[in-house]
Amino acid sequence: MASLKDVAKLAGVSISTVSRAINNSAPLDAETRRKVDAAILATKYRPNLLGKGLRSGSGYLIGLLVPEIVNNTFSYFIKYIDESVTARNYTMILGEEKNDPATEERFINMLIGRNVDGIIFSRVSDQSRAVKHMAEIPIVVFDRSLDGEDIPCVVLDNHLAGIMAGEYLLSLGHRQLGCVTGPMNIALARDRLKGFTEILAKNGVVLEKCNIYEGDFELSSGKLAAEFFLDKKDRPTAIWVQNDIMAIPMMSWLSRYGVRIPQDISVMGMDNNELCEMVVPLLTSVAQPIKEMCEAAVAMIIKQKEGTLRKKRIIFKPSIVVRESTSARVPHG
Amino acid sequence: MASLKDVAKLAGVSISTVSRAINNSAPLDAETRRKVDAAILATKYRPNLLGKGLRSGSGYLIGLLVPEIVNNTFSYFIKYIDESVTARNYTMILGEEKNDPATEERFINMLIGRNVDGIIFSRVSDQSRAVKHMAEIPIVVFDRSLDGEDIPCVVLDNHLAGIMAGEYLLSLGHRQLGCVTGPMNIALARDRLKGFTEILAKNGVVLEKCNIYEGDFELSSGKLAAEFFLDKKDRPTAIWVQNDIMAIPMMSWLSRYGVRIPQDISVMGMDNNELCEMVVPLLTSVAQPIKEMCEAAVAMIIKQKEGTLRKKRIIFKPSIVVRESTSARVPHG
DNA sequence: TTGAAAGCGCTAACAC
DNA sequence: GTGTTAGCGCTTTCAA
Repeated sequence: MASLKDVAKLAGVSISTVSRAINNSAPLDAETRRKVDAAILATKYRPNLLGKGLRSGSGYLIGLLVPEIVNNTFSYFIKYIDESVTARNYTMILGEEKNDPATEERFINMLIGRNVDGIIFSRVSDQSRAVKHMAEIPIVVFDRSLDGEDIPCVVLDNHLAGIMAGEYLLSLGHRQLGCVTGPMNIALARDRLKGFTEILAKNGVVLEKCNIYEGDFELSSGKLAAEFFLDKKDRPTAIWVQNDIMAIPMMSWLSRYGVRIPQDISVMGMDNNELCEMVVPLLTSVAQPIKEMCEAAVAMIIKQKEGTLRKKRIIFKPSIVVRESTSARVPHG
Repeated sequence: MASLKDVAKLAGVSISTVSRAINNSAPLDAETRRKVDAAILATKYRPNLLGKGLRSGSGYLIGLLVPEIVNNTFSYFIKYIDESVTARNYTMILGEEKNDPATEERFINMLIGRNVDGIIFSRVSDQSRAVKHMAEIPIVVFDRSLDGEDIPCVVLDNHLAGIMAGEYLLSLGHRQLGCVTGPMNIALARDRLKGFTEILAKNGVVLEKCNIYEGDFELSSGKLAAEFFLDKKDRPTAIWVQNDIMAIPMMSWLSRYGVRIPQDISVMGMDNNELCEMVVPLLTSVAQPIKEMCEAAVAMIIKQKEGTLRKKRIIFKPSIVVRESTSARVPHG
């Protein structure tokens, strides 16, 4: 590997001149620049990021912690955050939380040891203590708000998502509603349910406790939720499932037992997962602007590093994508 | 951040003594060790991986290049390779190929600039030229074999996968068979088809050209494949789909148009994706030992670094997981 | 406009 | 068993 030294020797200048040429950090004689450029090409010079990072105190690194790697939603976080990080000439380092504080701590220590420039904590669990005492480096909490904390975060307005889902199902004439939620110890699941319940109440509709099933945002919850509703004599005519990953197997399982969707039960999901277009019937879903949210999170890290961060909390709005799994309520006859 | 210097000062010893204590690289007086340990705790010392990497020439880094991040199969590669890399005290850096040679090259240059210890190229496209001239650092080609090249690789016996799928469907009495393949410019898709075709031929069954649909391993191919078969008057009684991600929407789409699975058509997938357990009917699939394959790939990188690599090509065997989407052929009548 | 030199944190060769 | 020192590749201050 060629180093600045090699380039400098070949170009007949000092290493500081080469450094300046590469970083445009000082005016340079045109002829000198030409010689340096030629030498860089000839030696196939590639900057050593370790030397650079050691000297500058910045490893040109941004860490991303996700609860799980194998999960369609988090895959999108990983993809878009990586794209945004790479576009800014930084490198993303991925870590999986696995609900294990020790794993999380090792990951953070490793990042700090690499002079990381900031860490994005996506959907961290409430127990994550790491987030709270890390004044040293810029952090952003992603897709999860920490009430009362003064930590920068990027979130969806999940309360509004619940309202929009409720409003839409009400507009179709449904009055007997059900909901499959995420884990109640996760704030975004509580917020979604709160918005959903409130808009129903405002319209004189009660969301019965017995029509709420608490899932875990994973595939297997969909099957269990279907069994939960199949066991009832008096089923809701429409169910909002707080993510598509649970909604899809729930639909399969309901139809396995003769429930027609949407004729018997309308099903609405959330996330606007690409699978929505691949199942029968096509799944109506609440969409999040994930790409924009990811870019905002990366931008917040950079701004903190530069000391130019103004808004500490960025809130995005959901939208609804109507497909085939929801329809107007058919009155019991 | 505390450095070796800080620890040394507090413990009243030299920095090399501290270094030796941390790395156990030389015998140490018990009393000295005690003092150093206490100082490490007191200063909250964390090793700086940039200093270490710069000095030692090893960044304690392993790169992983995947074609796509949002893809269930590759998510497993990412997860298991990360686990294996982390367990060995290295850090994984993830890159997305996107079928773009320039992106690939930037990724590789960045890794080299960080003194990477090796790169795992998973399922790289045939065009990837990067793989071919990288004698400088250890590499492993994962889930893809490069014929005639002398590059270390970890692969599934995809030819055998085709044979096993064919044997299984034949054993159920099917004689009119179909296949949905991956892109024919990807060797593993060709190998699977070759094995499938050969075992049928060996049993006196011809796989008709008109019953082969070339997909792209993505969700949307499943829908298109279903339409392809629906358009036929004389449909196969069993179809092997070369991955589950295509098989699942294909099943949905076939059933949408009244085709019963498995009564009318048996469907068999590949990858043993967790979705197999979440769809109706449960999907029969060819399974790959992905975790073991990932561990083998990481081990191969380390062995190359240590100069102890013996076997250059590790081949894993698939297995079959029978579920509900396949059944004995019902004779026409 | 350019060069010399210090130092980021670490390891290892050498000396004692 | 321990300390001194050089140097990995880079940026940046200071001088010229």
